[in-house]
Amino acid sequence: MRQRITVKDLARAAGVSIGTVDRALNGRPGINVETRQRVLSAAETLGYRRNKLAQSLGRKSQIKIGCVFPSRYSFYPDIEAGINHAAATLADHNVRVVSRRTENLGDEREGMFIDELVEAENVSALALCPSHSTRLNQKIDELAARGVPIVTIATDAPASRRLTCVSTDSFNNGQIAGDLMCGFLREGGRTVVLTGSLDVTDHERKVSGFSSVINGCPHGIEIAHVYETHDVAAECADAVTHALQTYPELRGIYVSTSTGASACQALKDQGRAGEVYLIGTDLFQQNIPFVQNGTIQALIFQNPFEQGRKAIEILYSHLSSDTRFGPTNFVIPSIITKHSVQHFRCYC
Amino acid sequence: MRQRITVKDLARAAGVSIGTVDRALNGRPGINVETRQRVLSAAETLGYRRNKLAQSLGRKSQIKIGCVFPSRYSFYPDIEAGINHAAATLADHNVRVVSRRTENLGDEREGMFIDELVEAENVSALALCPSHSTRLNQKIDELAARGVPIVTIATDAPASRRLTCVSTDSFNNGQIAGDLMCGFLREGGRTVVLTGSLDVTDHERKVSGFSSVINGCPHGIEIAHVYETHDVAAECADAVTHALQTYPELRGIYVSTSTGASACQALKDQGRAGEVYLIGTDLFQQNIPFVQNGTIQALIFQNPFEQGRKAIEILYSHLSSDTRFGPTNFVIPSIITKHSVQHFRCYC
DNA sequence: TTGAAAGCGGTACCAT
DNA sequence: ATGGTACCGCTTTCAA
Repeated sequence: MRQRITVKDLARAAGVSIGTVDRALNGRPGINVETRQRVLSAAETLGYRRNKLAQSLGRKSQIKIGCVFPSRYSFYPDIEAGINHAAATLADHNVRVVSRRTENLGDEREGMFIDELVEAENVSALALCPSHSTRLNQKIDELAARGVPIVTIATDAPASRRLTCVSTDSFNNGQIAGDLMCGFLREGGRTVVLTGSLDVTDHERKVSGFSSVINGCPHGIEIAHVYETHDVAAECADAVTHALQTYPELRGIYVSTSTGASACQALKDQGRAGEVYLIGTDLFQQNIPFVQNGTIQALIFQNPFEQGRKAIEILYSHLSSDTRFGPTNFVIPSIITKHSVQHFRCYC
Repeated sequence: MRQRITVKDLARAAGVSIGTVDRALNGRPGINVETRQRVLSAAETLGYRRNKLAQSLGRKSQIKIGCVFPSRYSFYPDIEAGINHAAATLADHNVRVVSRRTENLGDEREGMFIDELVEAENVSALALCPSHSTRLNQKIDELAARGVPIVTIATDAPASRRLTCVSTDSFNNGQIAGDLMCGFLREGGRTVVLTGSLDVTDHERKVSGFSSVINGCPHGIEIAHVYETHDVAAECADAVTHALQTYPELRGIYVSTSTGASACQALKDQGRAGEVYLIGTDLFQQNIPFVQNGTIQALIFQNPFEQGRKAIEILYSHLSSDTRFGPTNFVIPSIITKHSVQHFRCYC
């Protein structure tokens, strides 16, 4: 029966008190360099591993993590669900998660909410879905300097000093869509792409990933056009309609941003549903029927729930000082088909 | 600052000691029915929620969970990795996982190992990959009667009194493969299926799921033949070769059991790699190259790691008495393509 | 049947 | 710079 090494064992081994062991182990001030070294090497040789449960239980002050994200737009409700799930798991660990919802990605209260969480709520870490890739940089950097770690979710502020970004790999998302389209169009054919705006990094990367695979595909598939639809339903529908009329022989459509029902409806209205391959992105209540009736051949699902969950997990593990992760923290996208869609319930 | 309700609060509210509260809360003997009721209703009204951390930390005796599974065959190493991962996570919770490896699915030491774990190692729960769907029923039922909960992984003993089975939904696996094949063969065409043995429930269900989708597919796809290859590499290769020669116009192959390199190699040897659609099952070091070079169009991955992880998680949550799960506990299969295969590292 | 108290492995504060 | 000790919330003796 393998016995656990505890701080007491270390104290005995190093000939000090457990208070001192604690100082050494956690880099707290007020300890002699040599003493610290002695404790640390004892920990090393004895193979000490901190018990996270005891750590959480013994902590007097509770850890507060703040979150700011949009309330409705796109898949944010699913991110929120993931955050809440993590929060429930961490409740026993004396952690509390406080959230602020903005109306949409452009909401200028974003900065205000951040300040509020830090100043009033006194959170010791933040998870954000930044509405702009650079606008928050200064604020993020300031907070990072003050020792408030920040994780971005889904959207990023890559040039800031945020701890890491949790998201899917956009380019890879496009590649996977390309894999499928390439498989579907063995006989070659024309395709079009619908995206939000090529100025948005995430959108551009997806299109690039898709293009790279399509261009490397041996069956002579062509991308006839890339439509920018600005995430507006009407523009999506128009793009689909336009594509079908301009390229009557069109065989495939890749929708690289949230696939709304409007594009599907347009395809159906033109009598081409189930004939033109439609590969979409992300899952919503609205497009589930279109997956089930075969209008949407496949969806690349970015697992927003998992993204939210992971962000909180990362922040907590960072705060309890056992960090491990790079500058980006990718969540694996899932491919959804007619008979797998039921596994991926979503809240939006 | 929301304060946590603890046993002390309950003790005060019910006018008893915390020892009594513990007896009431955990159904321990030696407590008056009325007292128990008083405590329980106090817990109810105050909204008491047990702190799992404190529970683990306070537990004197460590919980031991035993596992028996094959060592090599198929994806068992990945299941084992998942089990070990869960074990590492639960280490802080004063839980220890003890494993016994059989040589293969037919190993008669399986029963012996189970006895050994229960009698000698004194485990309080078991996770098994039963080698036969009924042969272990009696033993499982006996142990269940003795209060040793058992979870089956990947393979099942459905008629036994096992707590639950963690696996993917075989029929659904086949359906998903069917979705893809149906998408690939828009122009119709002939396909064949390779499976282990139709006598094995799991294999039969996958074939059925695939067939159901193919038959419901509007493009007139035909399943020309179902080969039983008994999970023997040579038989797989022979089946592929035979199929290509018998049905020269063959357009698709669905391999519903672990897709070995042999089938891919046969396809390549016949000069049809990358032309005939090959949809396989599960990921192995050996077939990764074939996914990357386009011989395998897609894999239905049963996430063995997750299955192992989940089984242990379920057993632990059952032992610490907050159970929640049905007779089967499905893990969602993943669809793997050329550009997503790198996300799914495997150990076998 | 019930109560009191000693842990579990840490953290945090107060002495020294 | 160090030691000592009272927690955290629950489990588990041991008395009563």
